[in-house]
Amino acid sequence: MTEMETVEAAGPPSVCQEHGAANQLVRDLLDRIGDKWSLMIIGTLHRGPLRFSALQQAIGGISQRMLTLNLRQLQRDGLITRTVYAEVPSRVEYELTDLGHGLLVPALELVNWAADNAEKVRVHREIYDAEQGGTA
Amino acid sequence: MTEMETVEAAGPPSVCQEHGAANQLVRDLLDRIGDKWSLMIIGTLHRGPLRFSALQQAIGGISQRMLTLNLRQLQRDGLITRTVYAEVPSRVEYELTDLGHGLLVPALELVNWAADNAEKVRVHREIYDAEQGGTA
DNA sequence: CTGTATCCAAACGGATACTG
DNA sequence: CAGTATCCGTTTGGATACAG
Repeated sequence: MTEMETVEAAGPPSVCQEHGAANQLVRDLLDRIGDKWSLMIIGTLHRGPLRFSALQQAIGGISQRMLTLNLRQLQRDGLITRTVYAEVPSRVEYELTDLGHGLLVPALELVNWAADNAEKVRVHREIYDAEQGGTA
Repeated sequence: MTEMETVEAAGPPSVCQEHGAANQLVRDLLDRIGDKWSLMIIGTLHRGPLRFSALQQAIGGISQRMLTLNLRQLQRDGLITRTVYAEVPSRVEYELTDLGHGLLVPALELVNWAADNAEKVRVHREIYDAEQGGTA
C-alpha cells in the first residue's frame, strides 16, 4: 500500500533483496526459526498437545520466562493454540495449529539438511581453524 | 569416529530432542540461518561471486563489521570461499560453495513458506492484539 | 578497497521471587 | 500449576576510527 518504495527491479530476488515492508515479516518469521527455542517448541508439539510443565520438561533447559514468552509469540502468530481448562490446579494445553504444522514441513527439511551436513561443516571448521593457527 | 555418544534411540526425534553434542552443531547451523544477515548473504551470493563492497551494497544496511564477521563465519563453515586478487586496490571475491548452494535449497523453501504465509500470520497477530486490548 | 579494533546501546536470555 | 515481574549477565550488532 503506502508507497511502493520505488523498487529497482534489478533482477530475480533470490532470497530477500528489496528490503521492503513485506520482507520485514518474512525476516520476522525467519528470526523465530533461528531463535533459541521456538523451533524446538514447535517440534516438541508436533506429536500432540502438551501442557506447560510437560513442555518445559520435554524441552529441557528452558526457563519459565522463556517458555512463556515464546509460547505467547507463537500463539500471536497463529502457530499454536492455548487452551485453559477450568480445573482446580490450573491446567493449560498448547497445541500446534495447521499453520504451525505447515511451518514444520520446510523447517524440518532445513533441520535435516543441517543434520546431514553437520559432519562436513565440522571438517571445514577444523581445516579453517588449522589454517589460521599453523599456516600463513 | 570419536565415540558414538551412546544414543538413547528413544523414538522419533521430530526436530531436536536429545540435546547431545551432535545436536549442538545442528542448533549452530540453525542459529546462523536465523541471525540477521547470514541467510541474506548466502541468498545474495546465489547468482554468482561478488566482492566485498558489491555485497555490502547489494544487501543494504549491513555494517562493515557485521559483513566481515558473517563472511568469516560462513567461510569457516565451508559455505563460501574467499578469493583475494593481488591487485593495486585490494580486491576480494566471495563465492558460494556447493555446500552453500545446498543449504540454499531447504532455506529457500522456508523463505517461500514465510512469504506465502506472511499474510495469515499478520491477520493472526491483529486478532491476537485486538483480543488483548478490547476483550477479556 | 578490505578489513580490524574499540566503544556502546539494545536485545536476549537465565535465575529468582512472587501471584492467581 | 501456570504465569508475571525484576534483576542482571551475556551476546548481538551498529557507528566510528584506523590500518594494510
